[in-house]
Amino acid sequence: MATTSTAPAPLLHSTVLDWYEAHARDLPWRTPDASPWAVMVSEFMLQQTPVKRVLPVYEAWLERWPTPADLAADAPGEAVRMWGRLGYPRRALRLHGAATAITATHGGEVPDDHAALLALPGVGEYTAAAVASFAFRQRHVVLDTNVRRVFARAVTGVEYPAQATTAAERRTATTLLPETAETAATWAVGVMELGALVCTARSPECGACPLKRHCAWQLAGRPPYEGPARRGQTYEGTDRQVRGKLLAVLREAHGEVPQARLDEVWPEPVQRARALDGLVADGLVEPVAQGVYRLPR
DNA sequence: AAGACGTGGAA
DNA sequence: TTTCCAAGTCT
Repeated sequence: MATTSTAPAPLLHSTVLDWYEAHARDLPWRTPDASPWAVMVSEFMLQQTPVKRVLPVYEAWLERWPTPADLAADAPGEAVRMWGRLGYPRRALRLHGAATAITATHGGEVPDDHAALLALPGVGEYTAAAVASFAFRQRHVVLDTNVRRVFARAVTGVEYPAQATTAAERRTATTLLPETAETAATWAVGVMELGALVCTARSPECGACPLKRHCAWQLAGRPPYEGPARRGQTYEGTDRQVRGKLLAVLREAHGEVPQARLDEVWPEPVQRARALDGLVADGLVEPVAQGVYRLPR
């Protein structure tokens, strides 16, 4: 089953590559001196988190832990504390776990092999491909939310991609991937950047898009999204909110925290206890003694 | 395979 | 004010 036909791949390639060269943001993890570790740190932090909020934490993180071994030598709780308010603090724990694994089994060097990357905690399909592509200039399909949206529009002609990645999307991305590794790597980050800056979720700037004459969605008159409602998760009153409040107390208090301090953040005792138990189960919080907690050592 | 998992800024 | 969304991963 063919999708809407598009311009020949080489034309799309040069169109995106030229646009990227002219419009790419200067981000620290894209500079030539950014190490594979720096790229990996940025990828962990950028999971579900905007660039602007990542930047200051990224800088502080790499200054403190310039190599995986530096991080591995420190307590996981320090990683959680340094993570600050980036959100999804399990990522900090997993990044510490990845650093530990890299130090223990890869000689302290971030592996350049996709499978080895995928085996690290916190590294899924996207992050493995991103690190292999961006840090090691390999040829991989890099499918993140930006790329999926650009392809949904430009190739398939719909405003938004499906909720979960489909085989058809992988096929499209594979077909469009340039043959040469170096070109493929720049293409990957270029399509991502296009999705981040122009082909955005809310209000795309189609007038400024280099693909406007090729884009199936544009050519179809930008029909509105028709699929099932994309559920927005409520946050107020959830365990996630309580976990966030509890962990904020632990982060800001250097050292041990008595139960009473934690009890102040949420009035409902059952949910509060459940949230704290969850944090302990996740390894984000460590019970020291009866009614005393701290970040993990 | 649907749901859990933080946080804050923009519309 | 409410809703949506931001370079996902794990179970």
